[in-house]
Amino acid sequence: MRASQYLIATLKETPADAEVVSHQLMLRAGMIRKLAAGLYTWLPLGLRTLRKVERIVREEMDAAGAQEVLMPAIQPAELWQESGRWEQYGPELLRLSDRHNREFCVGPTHEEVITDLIRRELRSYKQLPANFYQIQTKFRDEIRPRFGVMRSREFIMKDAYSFHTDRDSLQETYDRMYQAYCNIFTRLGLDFRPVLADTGSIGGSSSHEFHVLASSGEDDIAFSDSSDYAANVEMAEALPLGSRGAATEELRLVDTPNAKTIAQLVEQFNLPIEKTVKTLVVAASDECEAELIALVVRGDHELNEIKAEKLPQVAAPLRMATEEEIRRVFGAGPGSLGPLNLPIPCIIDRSVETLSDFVVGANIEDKHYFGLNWERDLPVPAVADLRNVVEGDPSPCGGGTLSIKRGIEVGHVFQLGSKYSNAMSATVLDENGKAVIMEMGCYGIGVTRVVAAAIEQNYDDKGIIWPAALAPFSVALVPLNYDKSEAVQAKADELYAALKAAGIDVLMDDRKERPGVKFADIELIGIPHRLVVSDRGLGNGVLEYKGRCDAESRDIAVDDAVEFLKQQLA
RNA sequence: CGGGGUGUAGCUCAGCCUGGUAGAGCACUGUCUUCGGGAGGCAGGGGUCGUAGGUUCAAAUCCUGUCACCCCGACCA
Repeated sequence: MRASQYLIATLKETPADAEVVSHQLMLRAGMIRKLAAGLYTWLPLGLRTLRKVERIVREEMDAAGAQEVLMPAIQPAELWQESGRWEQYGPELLRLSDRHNREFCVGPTHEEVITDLIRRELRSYKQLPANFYQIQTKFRDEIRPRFGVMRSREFIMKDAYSFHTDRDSLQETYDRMYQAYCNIFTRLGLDFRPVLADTGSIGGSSSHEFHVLASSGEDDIAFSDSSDYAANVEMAEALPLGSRGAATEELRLVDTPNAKTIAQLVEQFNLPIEKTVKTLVVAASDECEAELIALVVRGDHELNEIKAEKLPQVAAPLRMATEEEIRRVFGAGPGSLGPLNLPIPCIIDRSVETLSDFVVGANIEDKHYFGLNWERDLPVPAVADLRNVVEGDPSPCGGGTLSIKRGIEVGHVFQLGSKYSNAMSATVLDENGKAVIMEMGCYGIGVTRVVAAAIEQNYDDKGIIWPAALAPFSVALVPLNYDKSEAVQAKADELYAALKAAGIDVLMDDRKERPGVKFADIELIGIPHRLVVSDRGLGNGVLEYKGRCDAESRDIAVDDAVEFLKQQLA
């Protein structure tokens, strides 16, 4: 490609509303432009990278035995009503009506459509297992789209759905997809980890998210320092910590008029925060006799809402009690609650069970109990794992301790089971001629997000540093004085033709710009290899080569250039 | 949805408090000089100041409504 005939829409200044590096650099490098909140146009340069991701995904999906299809972006409401998601899905589902007033939605995902297709097309267990995928535009009406293409409303996703007669077959395909995903992200040159994930409301036995590690990520991932264990913090089990110490303090009621939060309490009374507890009140389930139930975690810990929601005594979905509810039941406000003299049932976190001489709200306005001890002052209530793990916790894998890093979720593999096939009666006949509900798996990759994630992981102060597989162009051929020097022009044209003939993606910067401008643009865009053609070099029979990350350039004999680049790209 | 902020040239922003002829840098057009790290000079083009209304002799500036965008939170899995 000749830069003079190509839209190089680079920006010197960083647009004001771009927060994260990938967003800033994608705008500055001229990869994308915003149309409206969460909607982006891909410019030629950005699209080249996007297509490279798609191609790798396609190759690996095909290699793993999946078949490509393309489903409509617009889907009829009936299918969603059949699965029950028309009601379940909130405003994130963009709904619309056609001229006949029939209801549709813009697909945020395609379980319904594929299940409908498969139940019509597949009759026999002999046709299974089968795995279908597509690369297609989705729409989720995010409340707050942000970070450019990282969390946009419209985005491109590779979604695959597999069908099986039994769980073993599902597990087999799941494992194959897991491996395919590892292959894909490895080929893309990303530092990624598969992590155990929550299966959410859908249930199912197994789920892994694939995260690209980057400090700007929106998810916290817990890693063991002694094994491969990695899990979304939502999922990681918080093991009990040590054992309870002996009581040494008297129980006493203390006035704490200005301590409404743990932070204030700790500061005003100079307490160690791990000797305090937070008492949170949530709606109880039908299994509970009371309407509300108290959940107690250590002052320095956070309640894990997913773990809490899974407890039989707790109402799902989790709902925090309102201040009025709390005052009605306790006669005290949320800042003064505690497990002693509690009018409702109570569940404490494992780490709370091991406390001694600790501080709790007294359930009396502006008062706390100091020096509380289990057994002596009150019986130990129900104990459960209620909190998010924190840095330094013991790893649930049995050895080592956890560290926590930020990740960007770029892929998710999921065993759906029979949720959709059951709701939509997707069956095949088995060996006995009996209709059986198919088991399903689903496997997604955020294609557009991968592009942003790759940048989050690979950039410097000059711009993007593309992994080889993602670079929009592999080589930048930069002739200096192209318009003036016949020698430069002739040699550059010759090299350009030769590189193209060798199948190399080359961008020749034949623009009438000063060298500094060209160099800056090439670096911003992140092209991995740069070859400069100049009168000065040609006089010595050399070209000047510089890799994107090299500190210095080096001279290459003119005649060796094409071969040299082939080697660099191999 | 709650809280905060911003809308002035393609981009980054000043001007608004204290009303009085709409600005700068970058980008763009022409031209001259320069020519290996985002050049300099000269000459240009480009803005109903988001939008609607109000106050006023006079509104980018003050007031009210409205729309859009951004940030924080909640929501969502």
